[in-house]
Amino acid sequence: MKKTNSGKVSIRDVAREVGVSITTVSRALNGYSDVSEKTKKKILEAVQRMDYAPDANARSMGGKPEPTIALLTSELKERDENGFVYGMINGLFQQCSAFGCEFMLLVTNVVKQEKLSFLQLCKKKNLSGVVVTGLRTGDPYYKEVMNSDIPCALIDIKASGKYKCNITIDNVSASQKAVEYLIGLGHKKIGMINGQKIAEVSGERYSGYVSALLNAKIPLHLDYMRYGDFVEDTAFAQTKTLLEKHPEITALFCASDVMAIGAIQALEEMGLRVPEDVSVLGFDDIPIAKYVYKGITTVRQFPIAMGRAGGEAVCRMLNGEPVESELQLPYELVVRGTTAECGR
Amino acid sequence: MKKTNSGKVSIRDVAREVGVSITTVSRALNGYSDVSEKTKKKILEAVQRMDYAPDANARSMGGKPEPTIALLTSELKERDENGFVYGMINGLFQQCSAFGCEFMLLVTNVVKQEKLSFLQLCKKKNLSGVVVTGLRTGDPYYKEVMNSDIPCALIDIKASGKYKCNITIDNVSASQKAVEYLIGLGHKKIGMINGQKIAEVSGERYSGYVSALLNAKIPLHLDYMRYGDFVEDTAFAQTKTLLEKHPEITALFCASDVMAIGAIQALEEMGLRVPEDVSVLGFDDIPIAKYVYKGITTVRQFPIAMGRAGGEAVCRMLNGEPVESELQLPYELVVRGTTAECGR
DNA sequence: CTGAAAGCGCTTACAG
DNA sequence: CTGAAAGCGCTTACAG
Repeated sequence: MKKTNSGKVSIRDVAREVGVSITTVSRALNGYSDVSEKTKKKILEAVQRMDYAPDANARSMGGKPEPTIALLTSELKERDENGFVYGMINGLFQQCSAFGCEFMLLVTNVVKQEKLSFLQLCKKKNLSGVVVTGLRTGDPYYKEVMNSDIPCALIDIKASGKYKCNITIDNVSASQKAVEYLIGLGHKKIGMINGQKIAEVSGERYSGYVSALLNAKIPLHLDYMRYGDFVEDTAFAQTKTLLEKHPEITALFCASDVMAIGAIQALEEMGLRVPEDVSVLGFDDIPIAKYVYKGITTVRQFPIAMGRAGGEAVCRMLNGEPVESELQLPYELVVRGTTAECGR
Repeated sequence: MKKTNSGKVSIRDVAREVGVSITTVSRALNGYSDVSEKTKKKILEAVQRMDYAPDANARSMGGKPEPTIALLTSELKERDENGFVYGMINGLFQQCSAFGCEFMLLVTNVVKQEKLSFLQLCKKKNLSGVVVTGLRTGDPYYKEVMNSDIPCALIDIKASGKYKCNITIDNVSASQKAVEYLIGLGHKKIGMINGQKIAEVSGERYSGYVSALLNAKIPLHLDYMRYGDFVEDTAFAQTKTLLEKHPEITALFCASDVMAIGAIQALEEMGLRVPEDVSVLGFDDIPIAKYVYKGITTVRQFPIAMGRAGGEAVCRMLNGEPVESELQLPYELVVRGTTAECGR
């Protein structure tokens, strides 16, 4: 691969065309005031005529790097069911545009993480900061991120360390509100289909569930909670075994809408009607939530806001502004058709 | 902003640490065979110990650019209803990984396009090729893309020119099949809610609609087609006026599922039952399609495959391999609950 | 207001 | 098997 300059016009070409030095072209393009209007105009014209644009890589090398913030996410799933990935891309992109920095999407997995450390990745890509999502506690990057001095916003990952900020919602109180709503409908035997055991949000959402019960003086039944792993099929199976064993349950709090869908299918297959026999309350408000089964009652999260907040936190850190180690975003209980007064 | 090297370890640091020249470090890292195993090992160890990784920008400058393919898309909408953007990101990403090149997401709009020409953008970002989607015929980039010598795959945009490839499905035959399915159910008075008038696919899908009618010797009624602009609300309104004027219509072919949803709402509001009174057939198979109204009968497209095919086409062009100017991907008629035998 | 020169962190002929 | 040197396309003190 010879370096024939590949026909690409460089700053040198523009300089030659106009008859000035590359220094002058560079300064004109960078908006320095010490270039005469006349030559500036000639340069700008030549730039347009020649379709020239400074190579961002070279600028970066030359000392004018464009700060770039990456969204680092785990392997992309076939479908973005909950719209979280798209939402966060969108939100971070917005924030980057507003702040004048570059956006980059980085997808990782364990194999990649073992090949290239987090720090190496940041150096390679020249990252100023990163918004992290979907990292598992066991992933190599998990610790590396925490131990790094790179400004990071972590979505739904407990943050600690220098330049780290955890973007989340108050999962405990959100779940508590949700379960309180069920209690308010007269339900007392309330089951829970939780996410993966290792996920931090699972612990938090279970805490909210427990609090709501305790506050209402409803005895806690440990066997009422099952792990659906955030997966429709697992939730389906768990719901079946749960309700076979505890047919007295009249309401189900699911830690995600995807699991709520699995749960509802299981209930229907068992001949139980939703919400007449069993109420089901989900979490996330995924795009399809309002369409399924006349609408799932759920706790809405705002993925775009998360992406935006993540970007904002990173920008603040880059500016040396103080950022709290945890940032809680709003959530919202959305009442739809899968919940109703307790009939039993 | 002083250039203090910002604590970043460079190839020089590694060379110093190991006691060799940067030339040797570079060659060891690039897998050249003419480095002794012993020094190579020492270098690799130092690299890990120091968390060094070559700056991609510098590599690019030095003569080893990583080819990068961008997904260029119009302004991101609040929600990716049809999952196309996510799907194409995913597909292109997969293809880039497989081909060993970098992925980049670029979002544009008219204002940006007027500021920076397509060629300038490509030079700035050092793009090897780009997969284009969502560009409107009137956008400044539309012509610039066609006139450029940059390898481009255009999703659902008629391609022409050097290194251009149009990725699409056979919209004519897909629509024809869809309408033939309605005809097979006994429908003869079939309306159509089309996309925007200026969109190329609108013309194609209308052609398929017309062909199906003609082949079945059903007279074409020009007033049976309305433009729903690919928008739910517009489709809603158009469906109302269409069915008020032509209550004899028993089936509706919609050029997108989003419009199908709008249409169904309009029908229900008019007291018409779907599919008993009016059958509705959509297009795309968006993620919610199978959940809404017991499932929308629709024509499935595969956005991931489109992204992948786009990336593949670009890679081929980069390799100097021949690529057809139009690549047609498969589609699939998915029969669900919004269509039924004609009852009138 | 303008230009020659150094430097950014790499890679790669070239010479040994 | 190894290193000194040139060059990639920029930016920015520095000197005029």
